[in-house]
Amino acid sequence: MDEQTRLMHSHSGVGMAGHPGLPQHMQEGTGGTDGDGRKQDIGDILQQIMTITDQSLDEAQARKHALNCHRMKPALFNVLCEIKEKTVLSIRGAQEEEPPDPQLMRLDNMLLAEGVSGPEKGGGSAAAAVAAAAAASGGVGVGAENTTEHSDYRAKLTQIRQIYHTELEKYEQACNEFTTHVMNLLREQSRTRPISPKEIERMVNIIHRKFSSIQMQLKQSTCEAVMILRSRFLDARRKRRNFNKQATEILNEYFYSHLSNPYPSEEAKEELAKKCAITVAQVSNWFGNKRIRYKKNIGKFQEEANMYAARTAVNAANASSHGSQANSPSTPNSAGGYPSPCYQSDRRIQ
DNA sequence: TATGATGATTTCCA
DNA sequence: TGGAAATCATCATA
Repeated sequence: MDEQTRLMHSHSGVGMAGHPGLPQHMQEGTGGTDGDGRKQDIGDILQQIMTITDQSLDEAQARKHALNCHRMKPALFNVLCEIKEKTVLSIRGAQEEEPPDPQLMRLDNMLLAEGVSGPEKGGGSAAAAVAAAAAASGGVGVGAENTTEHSDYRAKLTQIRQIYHTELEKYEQACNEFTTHVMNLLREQSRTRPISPKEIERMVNIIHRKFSSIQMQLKQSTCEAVMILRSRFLDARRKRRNFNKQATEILNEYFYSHLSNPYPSEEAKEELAKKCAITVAQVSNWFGNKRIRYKKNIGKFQEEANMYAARTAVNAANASSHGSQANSPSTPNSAGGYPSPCYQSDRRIQ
């Protein structure tokens, strides 16, 4: 007697009719000779499954093989798959319906806005902000420097972008490889235990979620890197550069030549800003700083004041002999000459 | 590396 | 709202 026949005819007596876990269609049509035969088959299989762990390895392997070849096996597997889907999987399935993670959405949005993820758009909003900051600060000789810094920023952002995409690709590749591996494994196993396609799908989803959480960490660290880069390049104080010598001379010249009233009008500020290649705001800052520092320590600035007074006197003499005018920007309040190099404000500074 | 110089920012006031 | 004053942060130099 071959193994299958022996299996089919041994262990009789374990019926499936009325089995609580068995679907109705499997319980119907069990009457009659054919039905009795089926009942006995299923009983045999279940009995063998129950006792398979008590047997030796070789015997168990032989029985496993016999079970695999059993004509009722596909039907029984289908039933078991159905039961699994109706119980365990349906419960888990209900739990797995999760809304999109808001943190992940934030990270995705930020990476998109910064131009790290999505189509390359030349550095994103931060790059634009850096460019704007560069344009706003633009001192003498600083313009080129800002351009360099801007390109530095873009280069570093591109570097971050490349690292991000490389890592992302690696994760996706690993995820796909692992998913394929698990799917093959499950398909292989589905020959020896009931595994439904839904179960495989669920397993794939679990793997994808695990890899998504790793991806989220990658996104988080990328965002942090971008934020650090951004703060480094956007912090104006960090970017502070001294004005060049020529610009400082022009500003000092104006300051000491209008020492009695060192408050340039808007027009004068604009002119000075133009001459020094800095912004009007920077001119205002400079005069604000200069006034307060001069006032605090007139003695210290005495020498500087005398020097500028002498220099401008020479310029004025040259100008008058050539019939031209002094080149310092004029203001409605301009004294037009050099007051004594001490602070004689007729306005707000006392 | 300490220190002074200096450009920028913030807060308050008239 | 512009300016004074205080403060911060970085630069430059000894």
